[in-house]
Amino acid sequence: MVPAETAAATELLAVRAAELYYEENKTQDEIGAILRVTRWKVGRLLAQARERGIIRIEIVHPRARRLALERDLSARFGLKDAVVVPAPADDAELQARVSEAAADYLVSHRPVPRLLGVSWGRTLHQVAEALPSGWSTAVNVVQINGGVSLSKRPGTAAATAVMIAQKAGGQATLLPSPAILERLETKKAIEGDRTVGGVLGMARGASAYLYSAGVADTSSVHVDSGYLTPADIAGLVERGAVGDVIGRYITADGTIADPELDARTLGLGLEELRAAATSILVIGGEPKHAVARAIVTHGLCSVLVTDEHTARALLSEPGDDTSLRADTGLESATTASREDAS
Amino acid sequence: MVPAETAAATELLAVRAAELYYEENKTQDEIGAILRVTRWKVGRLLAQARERGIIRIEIVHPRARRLALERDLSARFGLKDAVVVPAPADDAELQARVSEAAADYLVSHRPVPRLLGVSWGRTLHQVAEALPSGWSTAVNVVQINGGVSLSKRPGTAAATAVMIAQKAGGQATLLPSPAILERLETKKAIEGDRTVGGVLGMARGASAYLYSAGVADTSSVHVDSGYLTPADIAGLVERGAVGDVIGRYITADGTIADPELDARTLGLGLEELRAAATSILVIGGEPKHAVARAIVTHGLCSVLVTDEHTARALLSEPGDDTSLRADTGLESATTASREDAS
DNA sequence: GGTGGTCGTGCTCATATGAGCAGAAGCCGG
DNA sequence: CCGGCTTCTGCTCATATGAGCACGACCACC
Repeated sequence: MVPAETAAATELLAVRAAELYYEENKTQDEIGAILRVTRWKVGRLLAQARERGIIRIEIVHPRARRLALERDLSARFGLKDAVVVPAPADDAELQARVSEAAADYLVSHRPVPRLLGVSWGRTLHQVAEALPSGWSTAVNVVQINGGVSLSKRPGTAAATAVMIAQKAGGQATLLPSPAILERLETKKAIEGDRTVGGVLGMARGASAYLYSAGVADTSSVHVDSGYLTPADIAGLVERGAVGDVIGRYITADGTIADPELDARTLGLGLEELRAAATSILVIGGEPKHAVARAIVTHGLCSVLVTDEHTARALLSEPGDDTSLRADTGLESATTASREDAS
Repeated sequence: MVPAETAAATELLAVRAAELYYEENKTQDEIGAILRVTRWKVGRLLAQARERGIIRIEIVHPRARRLALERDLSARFGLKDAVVVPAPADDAELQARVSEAAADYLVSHRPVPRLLGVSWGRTLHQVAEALPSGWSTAVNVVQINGGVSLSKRPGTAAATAVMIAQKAGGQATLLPSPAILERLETKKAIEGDRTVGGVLGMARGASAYLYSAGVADTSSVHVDSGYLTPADIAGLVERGAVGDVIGRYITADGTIADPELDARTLGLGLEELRAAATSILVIGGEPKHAVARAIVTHGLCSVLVTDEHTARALLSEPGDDTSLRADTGLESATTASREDAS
């Protein structure tokens, strides 16, 4: 035999084998006959072709998931579960797919939560809409952060919780309070109110939480709703805020950006969220990568539902911005994961 | 059972099964256990997913081929053989791949031709270069149409034939004549010359032909070489010429565009090419779709080596573009090439 | 309400495939 | 030229998979 460029020859053979196997669906035996090699060699050739990525198998379907990414995310961030959907180019479509996936997850999640704590926002509303009627039986729902009574489109927050409860044939308990109060005393007073206090107590006892997160910019629902001014947001950003989780603005290292503001924010606390057995974060889209990273790297969620771009962003090197802000010792205390430079 | 939206539910199940099978490579049994169906159902689900195109298997490799298209082409146009390569976005790259594929084909083609008739041009030169040294033993080569003595880069035509022969350890016989003569008498005289006549005779006896084709526009090698002026080309286009085959300009319906010019063109005739047992056309790229169609639909080649876009264009409805080209006249002729990524 | 047709199901069984192994074939430093 | 090394080859055998079949559910049309 000519000991010529065997490497290239083998590769070409592998390509031919792959074509015959996957496109012509011939049997490895037949391929062996055609390429004049034994069927075992054909098998090895195909294995090699798969390893070397010559053969690409892709599942093209809106409801497809990226299981490999899910596994990586779970491992890297110590999540109980992760759902990653393929990202369409269109952002609206992406949000819809992520929301759908969250609804699917909720439907099939076991054990079924007795009481589900929910936040509100555009994403959560989409999740609620994506849930099928009768998605569960007798799941009660409780709001975990202040509503959106000042909103131009009032009732969104309430509608979300109610819809989720209704579709499961359960009761919704709303939190009848603004999200952020102007004065600390007012907040304390409202918190002390029997009704509000009762709801908060109930929220603390929920067996699972479902929430999304907002970006720290002027497109936030908080600005839209009048709780914060663009100037407030600017101030928060200056303090390193990357976004809000159930109304509380956090920095990249997972801490409260502005404690004074946070004290006036009514609802479940970050620590309560962190301590929860099941806290499902639904988040997708490029602008939210930073918040998503902050939440996920600091153990604020136990289940993540997102798109593949976000997933990849989370898994890739945290990069410069994190190191800028997180050179305190705090990071190691709150981080459940370590970054390995692979 | 809830007789709910079973179609959608089945599809989703198929997607999940596909993920587990192809991405996680679990066994159908295991998948059955996970999805709570029998393993037979999993098999059926996967079959369905493949049918419905949910699973896309692709072979990504420069040397990959599109066997399905090859089969379709052979069937549709009664070819003895077809080679279709995937088309890269870059046109230069595409030409290279098609040429390589042609070289591969030549190497493995059986029976090995005793005498190979070749034309010349950019494509053929690339094929020659892509042939490995010692690609065969004792294959002699003969030029089948007039050379390019007037060329700015002289010797290309000769170099191509010589290189092919040399790499097979054979002899090259060149056709020492211009491609197109200015006067019919001159052509007849040269044709009558012992040497030239002998070579032509030899060319007629070749056991296989290898050639490409040019587009009827000013970028043609004929203009480059000075055999034709841009005005000549414009005239040809007006007569419906779509391109040239071994120097002879043909229309979309496979006939000689300008008999007077053709009479002055020296080399193998179209009928001789059509009658040949093996005539290998190497052609690729969007601008050449029209010529390719003309050649292939009128039996001028028995083997086609091309790219997948050209293949698809040939297989799709003949219709509009041909007629469009015919009446746009010069405009389409002078447009060197428009790359489109369809 | 019967009755034939179509569909989906779970099976048996033949076949295709991958794991694992023993021997052959290069490959190299003595 | 030789032993030790890795790499490749062709095999045996267990397992995974698809074809084909019989049965039951469902449906439409009498």
